[in-house]
Amino acid sequence: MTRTPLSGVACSIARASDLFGDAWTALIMRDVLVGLRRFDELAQDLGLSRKVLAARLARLVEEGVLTRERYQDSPPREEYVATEKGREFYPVLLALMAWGDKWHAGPAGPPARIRHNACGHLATPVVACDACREPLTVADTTQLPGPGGRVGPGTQLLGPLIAARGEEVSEPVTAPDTVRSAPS
Amino acid sequence: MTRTPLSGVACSIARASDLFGDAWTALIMRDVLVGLRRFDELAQDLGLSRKVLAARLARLVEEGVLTRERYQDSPPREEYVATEKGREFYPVLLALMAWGDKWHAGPAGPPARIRHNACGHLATPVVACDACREPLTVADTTQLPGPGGRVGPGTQLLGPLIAARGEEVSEPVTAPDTVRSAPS
DNA sequence: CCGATGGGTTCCCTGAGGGAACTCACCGAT
DNA sequence: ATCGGTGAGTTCCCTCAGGGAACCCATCGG
Repeated sequence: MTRTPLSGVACSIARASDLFGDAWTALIMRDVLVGLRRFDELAQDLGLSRKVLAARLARLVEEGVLTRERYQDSPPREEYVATEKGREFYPVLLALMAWGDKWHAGPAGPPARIRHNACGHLATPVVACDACREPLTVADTTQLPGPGGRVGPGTQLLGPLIAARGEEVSEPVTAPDTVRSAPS
Repeated sequence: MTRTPLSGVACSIARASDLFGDAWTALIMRDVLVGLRRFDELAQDLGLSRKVLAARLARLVEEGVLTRERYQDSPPREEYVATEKGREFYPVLLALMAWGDKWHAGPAGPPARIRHNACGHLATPVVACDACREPLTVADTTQLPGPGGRVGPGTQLLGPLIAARGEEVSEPVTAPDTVRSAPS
């Protein structure tokens, strides 16, 4: 199927989906972030074919999300470790888990819990506004065009709609300085 | 490939990935949540084959994430609307978008911005602890086994690791009452 | 020398994804 | 009454990515 490449598309969700929009990749990241790092451990825990695991790991390393590191020399052994880019994917997994817990938990309740060590509570992750820390919902947010907007054909994901909104609300709102510049 | 079914696995991330672990589904949800609801609009905006779009939409309806509603009778026309389950997926998309913005934004910056209407700020979504509202990171959280834990073979995703942790910290922490029961 | 790890690679087979054409029901204009 | 257009899919064919399982190679422990 040659999986239409989404990496070129001007939408961060699309770019992220290009990598993680595959059932295994998210699960691999979860495992690695939680402490499973060796090839065989991953293969067994996930139950996916070793071929696909090798391919996914290679891709993740290539994308700078994981690194392959030697942890012993005598019989050479490698392990996969998350980079900062990889570690920062953890919140996305938490958001996904929270959704799954809420909408797909069996009668017994969620299969796993997250403890927030800083405050000691069992946490239900919420996606919040960095400015006011209130939860963000569809109803309470507006999508605006950003600086890296649509470029070229096949790229106008949401183009029309966002452009229309952009005219309605061309004034950049009260505090544009709140916006963080991406450190990348 | 018969895509190993993950729905039976005792892990909410796996269950959610079973649905959204496909490059298109997340993008379809984004479009629907943001206002594109008609078949052709979606097909054109996303640039995916109509066949796959039809399949994905059917799946999403079946899963109760979208509903198919008639918005006009004369020539019968249908549109896809997000249910509450679907609307609650929005935060996951925001988390994904924030990650993409940070790690994959081109030199021009992020392609889109989110305004939080309640506080008026352009928001950078953060995944926070519902109790203290501080951001959650891998380093500052611990995964514990939950009530709906591993059941049956092929299900022990993270089984060993989490079980081991469970012994280290068998005491359920300070405030177990903070835990919300899944409304499902 | 034997067998067991760890970490992959190779082979074959199926079926999901892409592309594009076809269908059907209705409408509005000529 | 026919022509063309639109929304919403369906059908067909073809290729290639995923699953399964076997194979490979280096190194160690006994």
